[in-house]
Amino acid sequence: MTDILYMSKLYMPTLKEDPADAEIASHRLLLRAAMIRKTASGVYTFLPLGTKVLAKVERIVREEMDATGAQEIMMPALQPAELWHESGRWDDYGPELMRLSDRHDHGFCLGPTHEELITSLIRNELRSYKELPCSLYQIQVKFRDEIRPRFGLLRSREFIMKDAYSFHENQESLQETYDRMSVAYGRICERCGLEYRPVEADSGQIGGKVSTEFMALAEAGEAELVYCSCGYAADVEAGECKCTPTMYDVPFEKIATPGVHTIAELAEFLNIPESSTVKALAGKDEEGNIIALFIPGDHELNDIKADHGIGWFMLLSDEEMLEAGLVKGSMGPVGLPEGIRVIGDVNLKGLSKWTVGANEDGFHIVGAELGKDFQIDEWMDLSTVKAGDACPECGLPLDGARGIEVSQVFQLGDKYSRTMEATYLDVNGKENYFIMGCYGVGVTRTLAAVVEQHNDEYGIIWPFAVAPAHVCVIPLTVGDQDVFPVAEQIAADLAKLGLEVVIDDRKERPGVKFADADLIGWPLQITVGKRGLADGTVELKLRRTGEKRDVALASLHDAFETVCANIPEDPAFDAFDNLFA
RNA sequence: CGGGAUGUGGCGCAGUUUGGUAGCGCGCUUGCUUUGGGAGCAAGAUGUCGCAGGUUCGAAUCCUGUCAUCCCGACCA
Repeated sequence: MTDILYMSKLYMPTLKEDPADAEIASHRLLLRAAMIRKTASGVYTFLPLGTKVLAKVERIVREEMDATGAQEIMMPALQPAELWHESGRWDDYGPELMRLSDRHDHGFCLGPTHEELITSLIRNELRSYKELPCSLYQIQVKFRDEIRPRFGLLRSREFIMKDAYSFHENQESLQETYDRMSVAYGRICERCGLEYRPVEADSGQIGGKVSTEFMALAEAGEAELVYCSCGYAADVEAGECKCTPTMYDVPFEKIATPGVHTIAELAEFLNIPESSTVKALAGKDEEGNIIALFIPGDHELNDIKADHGIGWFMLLSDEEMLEAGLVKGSMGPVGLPEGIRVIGDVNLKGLSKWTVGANEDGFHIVGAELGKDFQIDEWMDLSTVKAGDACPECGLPLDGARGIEVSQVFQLGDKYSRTMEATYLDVNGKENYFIMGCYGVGVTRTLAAVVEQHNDEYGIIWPFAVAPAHVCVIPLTVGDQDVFPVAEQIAADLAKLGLEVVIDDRKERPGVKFADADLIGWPLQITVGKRGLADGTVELKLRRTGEKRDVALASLHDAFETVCANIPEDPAFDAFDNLFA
């Protein structure tokens, strides 16, 4: 039996009005429902109710991690700079890394992630192939000095993350663990009641090649994804772009286009779709060599792809373009200055006539023939995929959506084991670098994503599995000797059945209690009032649907006994549904 | 970092244009009445108006600086 929570003793200062600086639903409602409070920009305190939810999410994460065979550990948030120098990330990570010094002027950082620590931990003591594979995880606070913290818990500077790391002899073993982790991550989303999609992802600053993100679908999400009915889905940062530019089939001609500098203006000027134009971009590689990129006019450059494809890539500033003899707004492949590396988007390979800039302000060229009027040195996938492009798997048009990246799995390979000299002895007694994987769940972000997906005009609608408590019993008149003891009895009875029960014993008016109950979002409310008791009933209200039902006091125990017996192992939502069937 | 905006009791805001020493709603405290969807009456408490300078007889209000917070953008051709 769990303890009954008395609301009169609970620190839960709910807010009647929307906080001025909260925009999106999760941020607004978590503040109003007394789950969190802001301490500084991107830094939050969890109040008792929020802490309860956090503990539930953590428990789900922990159970799923343990089920994969990973073992829980706890590493420090404070990390010595020397490990980050070893991996090279002290310089590579940039200003997002929270750096500090101790009194002896030794460098430290507050960990944004823990690859360096875990690698240094195991490199001398995980020595034999016989001990592999090995997976370790922790649930811990992370620090990232975000360029712009926003949206409450969705992008904060201090947050809770579950991070796991696995060590393997070979790719096959890594793949096996990676797959198992992916399954666990899907289950974590499901158990938290999240509608989500696993998507192909870029591995960003963590490194490695193969990566999958788990996106909670939400309009407030900062990530864009494309997906297909065949099951394919990708983050637009990583997704392959397959589109078919439409050819503007006219003879070669240089035409005056006064005042035309953007693709939109060019398309309008010629009265052709943007997909019939070719966009030109000027950049440079690490040595400063000038590169011209050409992509379909209706697409955007994907700088991550350019970076990967070229090795290192940066767009030129206006001054650099001038210096290189390039004309901003009128760049094209015909008559480019000598010595420029010319790369075309693969989707343009089949386009025989291009509509492009003429490398002269106020002029464009139509009908420029590929291979005749100009040459392209190399072809690369450079464009950012968007809705309507062809699915790389099945060819059907892709749909677009926005999402919150709640978790991500990576195959790191030997990136860290190599730079940090972490090796084991294989069956032949030969030293090898570990093959590594790493796996992160944004715990606080998951919590926010749940609220983002489950709320209405009255407040939060917690899924059963992560609710701060399952049932709220609301005695309408606390002082009344007929009403309150009945409510307490019901609460005790339900608690005995294993439900988490909170009783609103505050000396508040009914309206206040109902409003707070809806705002906080307990899955089920049981209202106990004189009116109902007069004919022996109490009112049950399912928060998710708003459905209300009077139930005879006498049959309450049996009804809940049935419910509790039928609660599925991982109930996201439907635990109380059959009370209303 | 660029652009926009805001800092006034715990919360939400007005007052700033046109300087005269701070106000409203909610919340809080006490009492009485009320009690099935954010009660009524009465009496109270709480603010060096973000901070620091300056102008002025006098500054929440004008000027300068600074800090904090929020929104938009930060790979565009």
